[in-house]
Formats: sequence, C-alpha cells, structure tokens
Amino acid sequence: MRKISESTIRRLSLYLRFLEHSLGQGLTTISSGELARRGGTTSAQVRKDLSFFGSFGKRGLGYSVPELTAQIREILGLGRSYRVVLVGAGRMGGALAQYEGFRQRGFTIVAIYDSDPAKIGSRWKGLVVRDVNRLGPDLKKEPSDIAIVATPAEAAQDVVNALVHAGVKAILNFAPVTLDAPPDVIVKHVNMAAELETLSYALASEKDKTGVGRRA
Amino acid sequence: MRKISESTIRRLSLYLRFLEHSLGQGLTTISSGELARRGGTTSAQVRKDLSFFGSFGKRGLGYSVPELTAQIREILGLGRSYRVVLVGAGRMGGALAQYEGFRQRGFTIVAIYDSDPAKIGSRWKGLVVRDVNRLGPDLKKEPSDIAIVATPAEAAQDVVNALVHAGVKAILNFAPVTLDAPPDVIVKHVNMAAELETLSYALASEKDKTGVGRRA
DNA sequence: TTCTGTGAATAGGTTCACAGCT
DNA sequence: AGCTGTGAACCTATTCACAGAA
Repeated sequence: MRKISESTIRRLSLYLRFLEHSLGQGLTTISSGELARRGGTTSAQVRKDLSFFGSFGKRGLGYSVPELTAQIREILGLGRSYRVVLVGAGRMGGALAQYEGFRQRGFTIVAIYDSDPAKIGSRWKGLVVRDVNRLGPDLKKEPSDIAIVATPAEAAQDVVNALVHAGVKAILNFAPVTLDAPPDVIVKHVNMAAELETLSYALASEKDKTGVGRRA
Repeated sequence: MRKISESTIRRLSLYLRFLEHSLGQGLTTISSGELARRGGTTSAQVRKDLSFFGSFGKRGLGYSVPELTAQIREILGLGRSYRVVLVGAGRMGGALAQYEGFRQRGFTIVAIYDSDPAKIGSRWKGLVVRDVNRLGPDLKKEPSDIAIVATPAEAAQDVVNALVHAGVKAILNFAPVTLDAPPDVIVKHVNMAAELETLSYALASEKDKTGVGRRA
C-alpha cells in the first residue's frame, strides 16, 4: 500500500471522533462537507483522505455513518484492543492512566511502573505501581505492543532500551528528550512545552505587525 | 515577515531545548549538524529553519550557543513571561498545573478554574481552585494572553466563549472537541487519543506487509 | 441535482549543492 | 578545510475542477 501521510491519519482520527458522535445521535448518513466542517478542513480533503483507502461513499448521497465508522476504525487498527504499559507514575502518568479517551478507543493500561520506592506498591485506580526493574520479566510473560513513557528526561532512554529489548513496538513519549530506538520501533513524541511555544510565537509575531492591528 | 510553517516553529522549540542543555554543559559553539542529530533532522533543515529569521552563525565555525539560545528564545516569543489560566481541575488539569516544563519556559499558571463545587476552594500547589463563573471578572482585573482548557468535551465551547469574550488571545485545548473561535484567537488542539492512534495505525499497517518482515 | 472519487494543477516544505566567509 | 546561508530542484500535500453514480 502507498505511504500515507501522518496528517491524513490524524484527520481520520478526527473524523472518527465526529462519526462516533453522529452515530450516537442516530444519524445514518453524512457528507464530506459536514465531516470537513467539524474536522476543520475542506470536503475535498476529506474525500482525498478516504480515497487512499477505498471508496466508502455513495455519489449524490454521502457516507453511511455506521459503515464509515467501522471502516475508519479498521484503517486505524482499532479493530482490536491494545495492552499498554505506562512507565512513570508522576503527575502526568497519573493523568494518562485515568484518561478515559484511551480506554474508549481500545487502549487499556495494563500496568504502571516507577523507580521510586515510595510509589512502588501504591494502588492507582485498580493497578498497583510496580518496580520498573520488573518491566522486562513482566513483558516477557505478558507482552504489550505499546508503551507510554512519562518519566523524567534522565530516565527515559534507559526505559526505552528496556522496552525495546522486551519487544515493545510502539512508544508514546512524554519525556522532554529525543530518544534513540531501532527503526522498527515507532517512537512518537508529545511535547507540551512546544505546543505552548507555538502559541507564544503566534502571539509574538502578531504583535510584530506594528500598526496593522484591528484597532488602528 | 514571510509566513513560517508550524513545523519550523516546532523544530526551533526542539533546537532550543538542546541548546539550553548544551549551555548548561558550558559548550560555546555548535554546528547545524549537531543540532540536527539531536533534533532528528538534517543540517540543511536546521540552517533553513534559522535562515527564515536571520543569519546567526559563523561560516566555518558554527553557532554561538548562548547567542543562538537567546535568538531562538526571542523568535519564539519567550523573551517575556506569560500568565496562563487553566480551566478544568481534573486529572489532566492537575498534571498540567504542576508541569515543570511550562514554568521553565516562562509560562506561569496564575489561576485554576472548575465548575464542580466539590473542587472549588481546594488548594492545588499554592493555587485555590476558583469558580469558573469568576473567569470573566477575574480576567478583566488581571488579563491573560493564554488559557489552557482541560474540561470535559461538553463544557469546552462555553469556556472558550467566555475566554474569548474576556480577551484571551491563545488557547491550548485538551478537550476532545473541535472548538469555534474568532480568527484572531489562536486555538491549538492536543489530542492524546490521536497520538496513540497514529501508533496503532502504524502497527496495523506494518502487519499488513505480510511476509515482508525481518524474520522471513 | 447532489455529492463522491480522482486526475491535474497548485502550493508548500524539504533536500541538494555550491558560493562565500572564517 | 570547515561550516553557514540560500537559490534551485525535488518531493509531498492540498486544492481545484469535473466526470460519473445515485
């Protein structure tokens, strides 16, 4: 299959969110224009995105909501559920562990790890925080495809090494460091500070347009 | 000034992170190649990114670490500090309120709001959770440029309306909904589920390459 | 007529390659 | 020689525009 851009995948995820909403409201049919409006794009973009994977609509009519929902779920690999291990039982780890959006999409946090003896053994929403040293052995017994790393920067690379060694194939990283991993392991970075910085950049460059503001 | 792509801004943020690290280690000079290695790009990309804003390097030598650090800070609008209000005192709000990365870059959470009477009045790392109804009046007294929305989906649009009305110019949204705002207000979405879904997509499409795996 | 599906055109972002300082 | 700065070439993504099915 032809290589699909990440932007397309992200948009599919957005369409899916809106489709599920529409499904809940009992809508049976939806147009690319409607999907575009809620996804912040254009109808052509929606149709192009979908066309990479097949022809799911009916000309003159639009898309069947239940069908398209199922199709996008399948495309995104959400046809099955995923066991996810979470490393780092700090504030961010805690928020992620309880984030409902994950479970709703079939991502189940099956274990939480930390290196802090004060945290190990404590209970978190039904899960006991385990010693990070058990990561390898545990994964050998019960493999996971996906891991979330929410440790401090210093610890992250060691954790990733352990995860890779234990056969984890995809990692979502919240630690503020660039991580090395073999090419067959997918590492995705989430960088909160960078998100805020795109805002401060936008604010700052707005202000640079001296005298071009709305208020004269 | 010419329009700069968001990818460039994100990369600048990454370069800055590494520059600050290098600065702490007492390095005085750095090449585009080195920055590229740590930022996961190419040296040409680094030079191009910087060239949109000026000529900061010395040919044959590289970039002065302290100078380039200062320049990128300035470009990203980090020359000043920002007052940030946070709406939504749930798990995610809690994690964000305490996230050190924000403060380090000059983003200070000055107030937290929620609508849950059980949460209002409780103290969070020195900040008392306030009633979301006070958002407007409070911002009139003490304006903020940036807000973080970490409420449930249903509440988010109302909160955004209040923020816009109170003059907030940039919003970082963690709620799983697309939000409407006037064009002079910048809204950035962070979609955790979508991040995980790019991973599940990658895992699923890997597997589709039947028989093309490393193990024959 | 309405709305999809898709080649063709356009715009945008990345990489190349080399001239020019140090 | 080493490394930056940048136009030109290349590649990728988005938008256009229209043929074709319902």
